[in-house]
Amino acid sequence: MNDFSPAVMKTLLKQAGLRATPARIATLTLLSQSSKPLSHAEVSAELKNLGVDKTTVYRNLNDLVGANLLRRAELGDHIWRFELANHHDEACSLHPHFVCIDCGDVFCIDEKYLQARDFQLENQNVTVKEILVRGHCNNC
Amino acid sequence: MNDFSPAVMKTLLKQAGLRATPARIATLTLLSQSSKPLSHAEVSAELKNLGVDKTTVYRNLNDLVGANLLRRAELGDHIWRFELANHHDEACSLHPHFVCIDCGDVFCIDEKYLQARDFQLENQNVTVKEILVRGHCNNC
DNA sequence: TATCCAGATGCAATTGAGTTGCATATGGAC
DNA sequence: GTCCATATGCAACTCAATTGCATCTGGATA
Repeated sequence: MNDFSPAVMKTLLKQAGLRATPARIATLTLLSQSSKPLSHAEVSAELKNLGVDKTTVYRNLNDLVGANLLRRAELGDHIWRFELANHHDEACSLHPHFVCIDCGDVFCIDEKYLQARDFQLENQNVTVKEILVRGHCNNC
Repeated sequence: MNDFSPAVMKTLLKQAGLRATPARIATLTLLSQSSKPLSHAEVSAELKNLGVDKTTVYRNLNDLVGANLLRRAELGDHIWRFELANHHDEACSLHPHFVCIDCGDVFCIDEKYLQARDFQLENQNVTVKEILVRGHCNNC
């Protein structure tokens, strides 16, 4: 992951219309230094030292997802995990993504493998916004 | 989905080494008649009429998954959903699911629209466990 | 730099999916 | 029909996640 300075975090937060509080800067810093997505509980445990309440962590994680600074991933064990949202992803939001159930790594899938077009469902068109494939990657 | 008779359900259960109890037969029958995967809560609500406790439903659904009679799907909303695992055609048991972003409704997608087979990623094979399509359904 | 308030936080209580313990009931092998 | 391993019902419990509310504070403004 990318390792940003607190100053950069502060700027990112303000650009998103959120206050740059110590809890939020610490959350972003922690996730920027992690090699894998972290759960609510894991982030809470880390920020407890700083006196940050777990409710605040929950709310901040959700707010940061809403501001597109974080991405929320479900890896198959019914625990939300959070990671920095790569802005690179926005440009490629239309093609399918692969999420590894084990390590949480996300890969882009070439469209030649899976068409991301709208299709019919019960004789009616539906609008496709995201195609997600979950499974085990080769490192796991 | 396939609509099996109670007698067939009974045979399937016995073959799996499980007792053919009314609750289990009712569970399989319900899922065989559903066009989409159902949650614990939805199955419980249906079987309540028969006097089946929700704990029993939970345990049976999990046992039936263990016996490969059902498949458990996590569709991104932290609710397990269950559907018949089609033994006769392994290749067609891993079909994609559609989840409506607005109403949360879930549909099964015919494989002719989206192939759910393993594929290559960065020149290596990955194992596909779930294919999930998100978008807006026609009612929303 | 002091003031002020919408937005952020801490704490406690609550929700809801899913699990576990245990006493009782029953499927099905004999 | 008898018997017992398995299945069930009921209650209590776990744990992720949310909500309500009083208090605090970042940062815009004067």
